[in-house]
Amino acid sequence: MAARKGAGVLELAVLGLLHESPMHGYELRKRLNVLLGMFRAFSYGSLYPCLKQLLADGLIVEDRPEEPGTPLALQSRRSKIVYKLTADGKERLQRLLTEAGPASWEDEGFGVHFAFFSHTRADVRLRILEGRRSRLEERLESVRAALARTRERVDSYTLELQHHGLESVEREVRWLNELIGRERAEQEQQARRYENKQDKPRDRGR
Amino acid sequence: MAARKGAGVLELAVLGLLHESPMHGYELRKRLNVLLGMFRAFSYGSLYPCLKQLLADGLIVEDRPEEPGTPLALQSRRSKIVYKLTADGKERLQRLLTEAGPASWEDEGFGVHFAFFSHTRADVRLRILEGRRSRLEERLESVRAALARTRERVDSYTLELQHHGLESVEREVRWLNELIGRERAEQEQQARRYENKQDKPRDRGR
DNA sequence: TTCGTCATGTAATGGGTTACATGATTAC
DNA sequence: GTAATCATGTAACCCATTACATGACGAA
Repeated sequence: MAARKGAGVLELAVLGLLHESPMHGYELRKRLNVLLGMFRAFSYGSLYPCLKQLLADGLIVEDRPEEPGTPLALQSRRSKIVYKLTADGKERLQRLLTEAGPASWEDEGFGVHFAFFSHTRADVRLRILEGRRSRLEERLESVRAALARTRERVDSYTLELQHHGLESVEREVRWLNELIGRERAEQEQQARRYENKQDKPRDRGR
Repeated sequence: MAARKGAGVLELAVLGLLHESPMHGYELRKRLNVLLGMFRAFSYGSLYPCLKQLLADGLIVEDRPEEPGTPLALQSRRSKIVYKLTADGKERLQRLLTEAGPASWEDEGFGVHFAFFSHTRADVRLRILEGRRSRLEERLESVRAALARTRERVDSYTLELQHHGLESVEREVRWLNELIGRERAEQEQQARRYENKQDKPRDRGR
């Protein structure tokens, strides 16, 4: 119980990766930094405390590969600790993937949420993509407006920076548009398939 | 004195903006979020403490526009507080702009440093641009390598994300290449002009 | 006179990094 | 046997955010 505000993106990322396969911390970090390499990088200083917390919450369990017959003397030698999701952990992951709040379309969270889209419900995927898009469009609009108001006296470097920034964001919006288009098409196809399964195909075509 | 690790990017941004013209906090934040709107946004919760600190350090002074003739009774009514740089502040700004350390090419710092390039020495500009570029190229290489190793079994969304990430970074690298080219050309032109001022143009053309 | 924006601030919190410390395993 | 990498962890700190609280000022 106890609401637990959650450890932000890291928690989702860790649960998501562990859902695919059990892993130890070091490998987890590597995979994390490949998965999100272009956007962010986590350090051990945040990863291990996060694992500790997840463990305490019973969302993961550790599997220390100590051979049962090992003599006591060697029992304590530190070794790889493989973590895997518990049932609670899976549940938690599912909830995190379904609650598509603002956090899932802000810069920090979007990438992580996107990375696990294949485990996310289609309608939630769409919500996240659209949320992200409108977030970016807000930003574009506000910057464009401010830019128009203060067109006077701006040195060329500032202009260059803003220009590049605008283009980057516009590019991401186009990318999102494409993804949203694909998602919608897929959803419609799904709907048609469903419709066909029912007999009496009344009211075809919208 | 007292080394003062500095308040990160915000300090530079505030000093830089105040160097262009005195301003009060509210306006400062607005300008900040136009200047860097595409990359980040600061809140009052960080801005005002920063101003307070800069004030304490004597890098800025506040100018409360209280008319000299105002009756004492009205003296304390809160009003706009305009800040402006002191001589120490200008010195500090200059130092921040000249010390082109790693912070100036990491994601958080690059935009801010770039925004004030027109007040930055040409050689420092080049160092920052090149530092940024090699930082991004490192990232590209490490992600590409990891991608090649784990090409097997990756779901299409992860792939899509990484693809988009790679393209974005590649695009920024191209942008940097262009900027670096321009900077170099300008520097050479400058050098030629200098050379021409000297008589005896010995050793022309490298 | 009330609503929206301008304007200034503080306290609690947060999510993360850096730097450090240690030990195991592998390749040479 | 030693250097590099794998592997786990902690403590101190940092920069900024959120949420809150206050108040001035102009327009409807």
